[in-house]
Amino acid sequence: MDKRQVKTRIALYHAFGDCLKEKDYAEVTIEDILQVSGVSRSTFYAHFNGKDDLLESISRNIFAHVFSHSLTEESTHDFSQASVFDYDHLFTHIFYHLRDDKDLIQVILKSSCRNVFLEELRKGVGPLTEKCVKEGIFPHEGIPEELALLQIRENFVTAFVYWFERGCVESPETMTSYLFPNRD
Amino acid sequence: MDKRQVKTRIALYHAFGDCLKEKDYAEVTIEDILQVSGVSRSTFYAHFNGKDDLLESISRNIFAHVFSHSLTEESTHDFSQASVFDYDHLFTHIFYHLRDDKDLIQVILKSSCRNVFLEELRKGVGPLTEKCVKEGIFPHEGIPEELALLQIRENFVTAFVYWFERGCVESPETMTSYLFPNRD
DNA sequence: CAAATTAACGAACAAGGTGTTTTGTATTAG
DNA sequence: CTAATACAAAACACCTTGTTCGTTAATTTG
Repeated sequence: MDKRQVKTRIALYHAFGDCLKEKDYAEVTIEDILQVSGVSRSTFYAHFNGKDDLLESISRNIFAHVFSHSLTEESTHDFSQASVFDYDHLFTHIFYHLRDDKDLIQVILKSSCRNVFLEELRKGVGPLTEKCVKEGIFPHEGIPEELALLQIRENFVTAFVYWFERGCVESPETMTSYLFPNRD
Repeated sequence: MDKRQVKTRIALYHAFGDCLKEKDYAEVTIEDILQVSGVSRSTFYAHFNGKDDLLESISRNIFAHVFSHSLTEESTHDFSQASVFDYDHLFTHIFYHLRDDKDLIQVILKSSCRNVFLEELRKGVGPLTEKCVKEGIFPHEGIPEELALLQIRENFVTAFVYWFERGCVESPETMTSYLFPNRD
């Protein structure tokens, strides 16, 4: 990829975060982002279709590395005998990586674009939690599997929000233990 | 309240739903709502501060009746000996009432304003699920109560979304059973 | 290294939505 | 009945958006 493109994208990503520290997402205009980033209007629209598109790109960028890495671990590892401990390590690993973007994640969670961001998180973690449910890591007697899938995924999202809104005081290991409260 | 005000609000509420059937929330303009409702621009701004304000008003309106009613039941009932069965009846009652607004809820859940709407649901059901947790209806060993509060509430929201996105095929009684899967 | 490709800039532009104001009319509440 | 109040209609300035085009600068390719 062209170095200039990378530079432009990074400038826009940073400017987006900086603007979000000043005012809510709904109040931030593309004008603001252009001024802070120093990118011209025409260049912006050469990269993104608008403010929402930029937001989605940033969100995807945050989660892409974390969960793509977790998927490669899955494929190299033999999960035919998967136990709760394998997923334990995996989720702990994920929490560690997420914490690297602590500052950006925190300002996003405070803003009104929070839910668009969380939707990307669901897309990222969805396949993983689904795998857990299918392998019986999470017991769910009495409710349809389809509903269980949604609830387990949402439990992760809720734990994620809980963690960052309180400054990530718990360790990644502790956060993982919250996901498997019934473990021996 | 002045009859004219009630008429105006109802017209705007209906127009909002109708517009949402045509296109996504983000694409719906105040212009559209005015045209469909027949309400004038100046009157609209006499009632609401903008599109988002109208949305929040509609959302609150949907949940206000349901949960205010559930609160009065709580206050008249002696819950010092609360059992899971009391809440069973209460939640079933809530599901019945929610189903009355099935059509509107379904179009809202399909649109991008879905999360603003769900936020109002959380405000409505929050006190109730909190009460359940405090009274030990939902066991939550191994995780902080603060996190358990969020997760139990989110379990309800997830069940709610699950139900409406699939056309409310389950009975309210069945949906309630999904909230208390570990009951005898 | 040189040429060709590609990206960024900056200015200008039309289009469309927003929120406000004013004046006249009609309905409602007391 | 009368006063208060809600509504309609139209006009308005303002701002943001998204697009276009000619020029300049950087990078990639051979």
